[in-house]
Amino acid sequence: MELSAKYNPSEVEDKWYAYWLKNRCFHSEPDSREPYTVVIPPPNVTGILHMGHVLNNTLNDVLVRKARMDGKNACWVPGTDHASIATESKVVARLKEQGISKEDLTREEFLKHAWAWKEEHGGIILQQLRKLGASCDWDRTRFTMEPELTDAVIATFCHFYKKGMIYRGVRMVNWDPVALTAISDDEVIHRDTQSHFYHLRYFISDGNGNPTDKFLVIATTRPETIMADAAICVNPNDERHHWLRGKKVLIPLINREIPVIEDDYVEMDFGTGCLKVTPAHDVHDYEIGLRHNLPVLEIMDDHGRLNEKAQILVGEDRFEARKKIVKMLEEAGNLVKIEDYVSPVGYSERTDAVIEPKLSAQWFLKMEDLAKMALESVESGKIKLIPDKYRNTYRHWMENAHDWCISRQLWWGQRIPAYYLPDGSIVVEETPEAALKAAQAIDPALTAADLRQDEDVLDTWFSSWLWPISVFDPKRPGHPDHKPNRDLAYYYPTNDLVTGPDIIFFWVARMIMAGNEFMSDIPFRNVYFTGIVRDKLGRKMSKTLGNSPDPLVLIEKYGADAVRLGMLLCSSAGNDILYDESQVEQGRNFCGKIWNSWRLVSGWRVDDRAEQPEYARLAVKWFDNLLSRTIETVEDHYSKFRISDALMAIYRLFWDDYCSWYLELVKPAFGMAVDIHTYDATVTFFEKLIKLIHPVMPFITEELWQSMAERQPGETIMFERTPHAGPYDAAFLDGFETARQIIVGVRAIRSQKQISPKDALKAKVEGGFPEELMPIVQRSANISEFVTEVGSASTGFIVGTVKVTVPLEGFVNTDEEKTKLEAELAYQRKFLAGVRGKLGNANFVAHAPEAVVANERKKEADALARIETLEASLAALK
RNA sequence: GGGAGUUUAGCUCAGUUGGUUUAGAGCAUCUGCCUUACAAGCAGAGGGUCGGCGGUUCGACUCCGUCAACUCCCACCA
Repeated sequence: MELSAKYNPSEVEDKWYAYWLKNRCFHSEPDSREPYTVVIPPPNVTGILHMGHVLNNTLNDVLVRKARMDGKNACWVPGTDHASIATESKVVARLKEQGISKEDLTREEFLKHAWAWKEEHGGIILQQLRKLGASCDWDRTRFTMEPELTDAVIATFCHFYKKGMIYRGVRMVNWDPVALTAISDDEVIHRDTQSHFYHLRYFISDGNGNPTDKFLVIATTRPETIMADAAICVNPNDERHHWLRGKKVLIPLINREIPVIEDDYVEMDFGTGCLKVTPAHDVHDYEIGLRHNLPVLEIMDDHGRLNEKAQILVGEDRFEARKKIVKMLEEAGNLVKIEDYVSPVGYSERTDAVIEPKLSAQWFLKMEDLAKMALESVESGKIKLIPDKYRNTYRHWMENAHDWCISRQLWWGQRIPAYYLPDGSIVVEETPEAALKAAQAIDPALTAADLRQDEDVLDTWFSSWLWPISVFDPKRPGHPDHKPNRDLAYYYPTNDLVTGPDIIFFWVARMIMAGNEFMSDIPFRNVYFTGIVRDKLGRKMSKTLGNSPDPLVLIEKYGADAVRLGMLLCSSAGNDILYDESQVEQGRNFCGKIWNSWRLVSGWRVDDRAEQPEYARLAVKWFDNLLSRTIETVEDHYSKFRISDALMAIYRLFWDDYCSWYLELVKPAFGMAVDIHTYDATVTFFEKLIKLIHPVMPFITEELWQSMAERQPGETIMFERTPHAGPYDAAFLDGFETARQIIVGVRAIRSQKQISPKDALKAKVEGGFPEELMPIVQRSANISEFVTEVGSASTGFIVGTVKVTVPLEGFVNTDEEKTKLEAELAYQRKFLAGVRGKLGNANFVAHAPEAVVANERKKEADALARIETLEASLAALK
């Protein structure tokens, strides 16, 4: 088959992906083979492909395709995540564009809009993954909010509730006043923010609610919350404030009387040493309030506006209120001074709103036991984290795990299956019917209308932590007694998980917990953490910076194989990767190299009666050995998840060894035919090479594999076996390496002395060089003959124990040449002195391993030989 | 403030229990080549006192201490 002059990725890629789909090449069913299972980290259902996905899914696909070619039953389960906060906020934003406010809709109406949005935009990302070549089993595509998986989530909640591990508590939560939901600690980003420190004067009460002329000064960044103050707190050891004991002070502007209390929490040297305690609006103040039985007065509504309990500035937004109250305080004479102050402020990860600490009734899952077991799974080595350094991070997190706030004040998600009875008691059941039955056990007169289901939905991670189980058997989570179905029994536990370190606690740790709870087994054996993709200046990719390339545009421009290779080239595990388009260019160039090398070989005219030249026989022998040795190296790299190293070994084997050396050695002269033995070997090598490359570059390798021979319909390189590493002759490879260096050396001399490549040289090679490799040197270095005597003007070099001398009669000699040789001679003498110093050290000879000492002696001999050659060359120049 | 990590060529990184390395690779740079597979290429070359200082050792990129810079995570002082 004739190849086009240039490789055209876009044609090839669509063709072969369609072919793979048509032949169901990605589909897996349990059988007698060993399974290799991975589940995709489910992207947001409404998300679009970004560079992070490209990195992650390329790595995943390489592992899956490699396993498939190793003869395993590979199954990669794809799917998407409903991502409650992200998706809901997108839907709300779109409704807003249409002039619809979420608050005007009923829950059912809103969900109808949300599902419509999901149908419209959902799964785009899965289509985009196909462009990348992802070999997911699309028949198994799952969605975390599909009915079966929703049932699994509900059952899980009931399971933990009945086990007593879920409780409802009033807690200070991080309230997002824009998204109108509580978010977890981990979703809050603290940023240093320029603000002010307001020093406020609180007058001491005379006991009847009237101010005296005595006062204290507190410092606060949030003057708008003073109306919620419950006390002033000082450190009991702070003598400056002892006079305040038992006193009461008046809140400025509203003149409400509050006590002065003492607590160790207050630091004497910070601010004024007096702290206003506002239990409803600050986490620490809340805890102080608990210790001192202080009343909790909430003066802010869900939107962050002051409510009627504030008495003043009712209805004002918190930041507006701050500006206004400062003015009022100033006018009232309570403002002492304002300092500039930089303080850390919590922002919502999703909406970037300033987080408001807020008391709220939430559902919690106890973490203590779950975390202990999850820590064990990693500490014992049952689960390996790659790179290993994440074990420290993991341990630290697991030992300090807080209870998990699992409720979210949203509508998009799994609604909490808790039902409130008129008397305030709660029943938790998987279905409304079961809940009614349970309620009637308490009060037989109750009807369905009397039950009110909790309004909140569950945290998205509360569904994704079941992912490795529920994608195979959604009945199992929540029902540890349910017998695993065939898929779950066969595919679980999965083998590898590829994900980012940012969700080690959100997702990875929790999957381990769910695995322990519902399977009594780990969910995966290895977790491979990718780095974060950054631009070449080291900045995070972000929409606002505009530094994030669109992967689809890149694929269009360079081809999917090039994008995949470019991504992998710079991705050692766990390190952030600095993406640069030049890496993708490198990938494209490699595609071109592969393509052209086959154009060369496929265009050869074959003479099946010609003898195989000796140099070709040697070249074939060499590459065959080298291939085996490299495959061994590559396998070793893969086994340690050193994907970029494996890739680099293959890349260099193909480019440097196969193309630059092997093909150059065996390629016939223009117009000549190649003998059949060499041709067959060359084709076999090529086929093995593209099989090695296939996991990384699936499209071009499929195209070439299909075109190099007649293939049956449905046949694919995907199901070919990884080339096997046979035994190899290391000594022969070393010998060839020496030959290669001689050739390089002769070429260098030719280049330095400006001797045309067409002019054949004479040379003298002596030493431990295997004579049988002479034909290689002769052919490749264009050496006409090997002489026994060299003429008066000559130059040379040493490769290991081999000495090469090249006569230079007739070629230019200059003083420059002399200077160079003298410099080199001086260097070698200095080096020799160093080595001899070492060998003269009795301690070195006594303590160092024999091999090391032998190596030093070899260095000594080499240096001596080099000096000898240099001196001879120098003498010849004179 | 607490914890973890990083620091090796212009850039991105290897360097596997201290000695088979006169510290390697890819990219980039420079020089010479349009040589009939490939200029997205070929043939060469240059470039590093392995962050600083100190210690252990016959020997340190490797181990210890210390300092510095950067990154991430956790907590956060009203």
